[in-house]
Amino acid sequence: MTASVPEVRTRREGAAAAIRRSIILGQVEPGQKLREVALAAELGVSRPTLREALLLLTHEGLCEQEPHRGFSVATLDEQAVRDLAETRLTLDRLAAVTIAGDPAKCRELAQAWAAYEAAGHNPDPLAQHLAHVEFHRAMWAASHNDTLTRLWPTVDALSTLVLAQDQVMRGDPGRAVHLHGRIVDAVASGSSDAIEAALNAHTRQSAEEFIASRIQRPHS
Amino acid sequence: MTASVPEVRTRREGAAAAIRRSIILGQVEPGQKLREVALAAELGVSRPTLREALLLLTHEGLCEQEPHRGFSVATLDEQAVRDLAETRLTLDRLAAVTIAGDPAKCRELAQAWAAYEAAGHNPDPLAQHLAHVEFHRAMWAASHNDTLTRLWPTVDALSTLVLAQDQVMRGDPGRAVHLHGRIVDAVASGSSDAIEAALNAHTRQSAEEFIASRIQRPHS
DNA sequence: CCCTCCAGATTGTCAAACAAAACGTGTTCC
DNA sequence: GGAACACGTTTTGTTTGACAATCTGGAGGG
Repeated sequence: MTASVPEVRTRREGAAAAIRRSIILGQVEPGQKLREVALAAELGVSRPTLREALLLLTHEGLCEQEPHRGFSVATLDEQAVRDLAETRLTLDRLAAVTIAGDPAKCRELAQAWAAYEAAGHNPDPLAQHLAHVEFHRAMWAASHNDTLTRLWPTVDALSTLVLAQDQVMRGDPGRAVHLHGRIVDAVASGSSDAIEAALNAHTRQSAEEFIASRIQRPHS
Repeated sequence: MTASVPEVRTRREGAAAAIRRSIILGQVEPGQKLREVALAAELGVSRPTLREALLLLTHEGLCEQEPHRGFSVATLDEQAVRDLAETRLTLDRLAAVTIAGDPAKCRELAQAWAAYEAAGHNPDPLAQHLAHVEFHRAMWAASHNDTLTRLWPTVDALSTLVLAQDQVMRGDPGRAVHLHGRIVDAVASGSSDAIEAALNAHTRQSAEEFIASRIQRPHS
């Protein structure tokens, strides 16, 4: 499997990657303003280049922008987390069902799984995050659905926002890997019920646990 | 119902709207290069502003961009059209089922339908297109699913690319309105089977007819 | 035919400037 | 006390002009 590290070919992509990384690592908070002049100086790019990077992240969903009011790190409320879970469930199901019907696609998924299993226990939170996200991207890619490929950056960004805050999942990488193993087994079995159950455990239950953990520890 | 004409608050949004309009009306072809210097002059904006507009359209999916090679109007092959139909089916179903379970959401959909019925027979192709797209946007909005709202621009752009080429649908606005009426009736009935059948007729069958019409009249 | 080279075209980026909009603070009025 | 207004400051949105980097197309040679 080709490792799908996004190739940085422009300074705008590099700036976007740096900002994305700081969001993943929690170095900036949801809702935090991102000041163009200071951030451009900090990243060593010109302001128009930074704007292009921030617009990229905004179109994906990691940042939010209002005309004349600037950019900020995106926020997701409880209902938005549930909406993401429901929508992911339906799109993950489409991907999984498409893969289950095709042996070549199943092999691609198995390769993605092997890579995740190898990388998912890494103690570095950034590496864990990237391995997790890469597994899902590879699963969608294995379905060879053009539209899913196009929708992936948005779903990736929303998932990233949740995962960056999700201490439950982050504190137990073994559990995360196990949940994803169940998905792979279900797809390989070809059973719609098994796929549904595995995706449900992965997506809907994880979202509810995340929401519950935030209620116990309100942020502000 | 508030008419959801996107408010143009920045010159970048205005430039993007003008380019979007020329794509809808077929004034530019799929695959056609969009030259920054000429296009900026034509639209009366500076080049960085045009770039921001083009990046917006690229993130949505109406345009494609490769570093150092510039922007072009996006293209969709047959498989991509089918992938869009399948993905739309699954997301439309999610929206429809969410709406069917909630009377307030059903009322919102009925309002969207009334607006489309009033506007959908307009002989102006741009008005038809906008009415069609607005109905779908309003249907997703009626589901109040945050993630669907975020995914909408991409699905809108892909659907726009297909509709801009779809002479079958464009040549028969009455049929298009009828298909959408079936969706509304199915949602109001609350029957999953009826929803599935109506969405299938709308989405999968229309995609196959479109693909068939292109095979009969190859573009080049 | 294929390969190499190069001039021209185009894109990516930067710096500086300025207009427009928003923000924060202080003052006045009810 | 709260609301409205004025004003200075900060920030964003955009333009202009320049230049470096990359790509493209055509010419020439083997």
